[in-house]
Amino acid sequence: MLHINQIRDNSELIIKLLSVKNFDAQNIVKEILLLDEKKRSQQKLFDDTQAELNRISKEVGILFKSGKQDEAQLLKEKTVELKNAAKEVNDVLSETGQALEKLLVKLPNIPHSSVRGGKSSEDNEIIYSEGNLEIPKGLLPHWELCQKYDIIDFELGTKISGSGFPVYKGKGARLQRALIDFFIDNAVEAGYIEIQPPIFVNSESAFGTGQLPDKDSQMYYMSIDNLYAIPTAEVPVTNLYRDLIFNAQDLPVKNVAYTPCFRREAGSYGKDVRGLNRLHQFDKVEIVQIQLPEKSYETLEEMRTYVCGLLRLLNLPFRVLKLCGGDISFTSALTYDMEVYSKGQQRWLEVSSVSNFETFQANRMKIRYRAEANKTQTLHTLNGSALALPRIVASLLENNQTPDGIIVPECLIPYTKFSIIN
RNA sequence: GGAGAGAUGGCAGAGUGGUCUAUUGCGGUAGUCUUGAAAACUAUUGGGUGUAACAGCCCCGGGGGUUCGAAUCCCUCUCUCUCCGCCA
Repeated sequence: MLHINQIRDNSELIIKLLSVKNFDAQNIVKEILLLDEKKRSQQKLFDDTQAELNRISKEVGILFKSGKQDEAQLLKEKTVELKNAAKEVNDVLSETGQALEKLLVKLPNIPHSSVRGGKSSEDNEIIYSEGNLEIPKGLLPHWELCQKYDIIDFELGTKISGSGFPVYKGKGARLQRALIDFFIDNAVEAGYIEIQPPIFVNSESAFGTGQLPDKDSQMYYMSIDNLYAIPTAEVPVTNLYRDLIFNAQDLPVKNVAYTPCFRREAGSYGKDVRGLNRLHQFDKVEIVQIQLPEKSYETLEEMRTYVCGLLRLLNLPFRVLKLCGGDISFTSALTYDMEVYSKGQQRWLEVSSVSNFETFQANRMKIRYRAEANKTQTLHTLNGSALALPRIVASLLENNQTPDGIIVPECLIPYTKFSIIN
């Protein structure tokens, strides 16, 4: 979330920038500023009352010690009124604080100044593309290929769990494992430290990265233990650094993690979600960085380049989109989406999303570093998929299909130990 | 799941109702000494809020209570450790 000081100092600018995200912040910012002022004056009043109480209590102690019981008794009576006053002010104060907090978490992150306006994904800017888009005749969509070669069974998954929980079999299962290994190995080579985090998290963690409040309906929730199934490894991995104060020389933090991801995807349906296109459970390798504010955009570009490199190795036609204000997420300041072209369906599939959250998550999580003069300063968090498996698998199957079977890309053969699925 | 013990600053560890604005040690930082380093010595060293800067206020696992006054007493939750049970 945005820090109250940011809003206090730049309210007009924030309102203007949030309009790029099609968010009308006019009223909410006005209300926040009012509440902030109210809170601060109440805080001052409480502090002063408390200071007086502290002073008197100390005096009472001294009087008791020196045997002046009567004087102490007299002073004690004086505090009753003050105490009641303090309690009253404190109640009001915490009410104001809660109201303020409630509004603060409603404000989306400010988009980077280069982010253009726009209503929806239609308005995203294609900033790069490469690869062969020629479509041979008679290509099958991946769900038919999965059935043909018996590598992913959607109906069996429905029997066990429900729709959106596929069962991978034989070479299909092996391909999953190969991709995960391939992605992790590449990331480790690029300097990312591998992490295996928990896949269920508590509500503090879900709040830290911005899934809570409001987006709880997108997560699977186990009420008996009050835990959420993670929608992405971003949640546990970024939260590893919650409440930490770094030294500048220990930055950036670079982590990579493979986890299964769970998304309820409430409300989605139709042909767009067919096959592997959208699942309740899927595998993803995620890269996370924590970086100094002045270097975070450099890092974002580095991460984007890294992800493009993976797609190039897999020999998939892809393009890079810079998201417009209307499509960028609540928590992000700048996001690039990578899409691969899946020839059997003849459509682009999003396989990675790389974002800079600036201080938005770090404010919530209190991820800081010690800057000049020992002052603590909030860091920037970034993450990206590198990569999400199902749609990569979909396009690999569709794009590499031949009459003889599906050709495995060169770079994966050491991992799959086979070169064709037939 | 049962029984017991515990949670204090980066770490170790005192403090069980009144200058605690939390003893001490280690570690960190700066300085003295040294060609340099080590050692020794000296000083300094938590987070937040607030202020022009001070001051003030809050934080001894979280929340609540008792009291003029709580790290200290009470309630509650969470977590950790020990023993027993169960177990991949």
